[in-house]
Amino acid sequence: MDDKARSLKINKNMEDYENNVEDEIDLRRGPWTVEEDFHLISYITTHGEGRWNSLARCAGLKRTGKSCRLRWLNYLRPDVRRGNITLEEQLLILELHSRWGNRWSKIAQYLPGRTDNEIKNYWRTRVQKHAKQLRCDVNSQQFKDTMRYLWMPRLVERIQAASASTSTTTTGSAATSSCVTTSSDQFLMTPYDDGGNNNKMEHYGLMSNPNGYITPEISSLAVSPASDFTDYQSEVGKIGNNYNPDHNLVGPQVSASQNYLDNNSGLLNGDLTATQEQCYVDLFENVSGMIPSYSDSFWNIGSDEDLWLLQQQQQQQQQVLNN
DNA sequence: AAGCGCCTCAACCGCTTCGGT
DNA sequence: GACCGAAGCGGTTGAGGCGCT
Repeated sequence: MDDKARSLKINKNMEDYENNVEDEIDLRRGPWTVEEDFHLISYITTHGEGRWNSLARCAGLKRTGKSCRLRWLNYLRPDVRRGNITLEEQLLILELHSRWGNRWSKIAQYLPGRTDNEIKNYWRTRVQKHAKQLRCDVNSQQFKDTMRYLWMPRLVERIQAASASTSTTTTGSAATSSCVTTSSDQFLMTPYDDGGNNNKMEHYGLMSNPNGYITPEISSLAVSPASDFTDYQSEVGKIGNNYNPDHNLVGPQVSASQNYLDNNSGLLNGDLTATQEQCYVDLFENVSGMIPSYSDSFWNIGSDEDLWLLQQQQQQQQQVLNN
């Protein structure tokens, strides 16, 4: 038996032992009662969190330390935000997931008040559902590109629309259009102090072209390594060429994207710099303050119309491949 | 109204990582 | 450096809610 197998066996024995102990002292499992919540909250309020196993014992809770920790972090903590994931949060989740994959706790760090569990659940229930509907794997390049070049721009569009709607409503003028131009876009024009000339949205990964369309210029950021740029171009060709102008989406300007990649190669690998992290925080705070939070299906890009469009595009691509 | 299927999310499980000794 | 317990993390499960027939 090698060391690893021996270690696993020891761990297994430990688990069996712990389970037996748990059975002996009649540990509770399943949903928490109001009384248990009250005990946990009052104990933590007095003594603070940490040392969860002893905390569980001292608080008189017939729960494992793990269970107490989870209950506190995911539900009872005062700063936990309840309610639907907002548009801007959805956008952040998409972007950060494209960067880090299933690093839920890391993603959660950039969404104040949201737990890794909540984000994980959100991803599994909403995103994977739509990947399934599109009949593609959630980890496939096709799905990632669909997110990058269609859904994320779409989300930004809707965030801007919500923003424009809010601002025009407050000034008393009509707010009816869902097509947002950048000239009046407060969000896009917000200066971003990163020592460079980027504004927040540009840094974040989305740009507008002179026609007012949202282009996914930089939404490729930090996703495809620079060495995959050839693939990137071909994927862009496939997807971008299928964009329906009626939906205010255009294909990426490859040369500009190349410039972006050249200028931001540091973004393509590894973790965020402090400045980039601050950018996310700023972005979140900025849009959170400006845009009314409202719930919607999926990313709010998941309308039947959008889904139909995506499916049509898939069919066209499949036909091209078949021919 | 009842039955059914789907969806959501709180909670659990198992493994890995961290930190103290 | 090895060991061990605690904490953290990501995957999975299942109860309950909801909508549809």
